[in-house]
Amino acid sequence: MAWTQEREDLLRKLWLQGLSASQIAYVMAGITRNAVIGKAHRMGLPKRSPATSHRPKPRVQRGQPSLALVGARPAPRESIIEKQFQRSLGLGYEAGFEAEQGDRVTLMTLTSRTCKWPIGDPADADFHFCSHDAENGRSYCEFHHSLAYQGVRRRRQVAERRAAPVEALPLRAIAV
DNA sequence: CCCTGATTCGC
DNA sequence: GCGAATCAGG
Repeated sequence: MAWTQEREDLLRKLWLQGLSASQIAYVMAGITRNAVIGKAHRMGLPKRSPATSHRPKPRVQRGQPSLALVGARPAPRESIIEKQFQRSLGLGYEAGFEAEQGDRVTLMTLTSRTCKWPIGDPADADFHFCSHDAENGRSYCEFHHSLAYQGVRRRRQVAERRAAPVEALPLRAIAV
């Protein structure tokens, strides 16, 4: 994928915002972490090697979806809770779990109707289960993003959670 | 092992 | 210029 002016600008912006290379690679879809790092260096973006290990993980306020990246409004709280509740009962779970890479929302494809939950600490995104409704094109969820971002280990955790009895689900699953 | 960024070097 | 492979480190 070619480095267009737009993508260079986005890379610069995200890099300066402090997103990690892998997070940037994920958001920008179609490039690897190495590509991000290599390009960042060639662009002369500030190094972060000494500070990297000390930089705190970007935190997301629980129940405050978002918006640092795009300046949009949060999804309606009620609908999120309802989705989570449905999931806690095992309803509609499969659709979210089976989300594929091709469904990924990126900064380039965000619209006023897509969920804006950002990439962040997985612990915070953990129970953000607003679901994808392909039929009316509404609401996506970082749940998909974090699944792909965290990889196999995370998939395993989710699978285990799915197998857990309803009464064993953590309270915060429906408390946001 | 998980992750991070830095560097090298064949393409 | 690009980025996979590799390195060094928390």
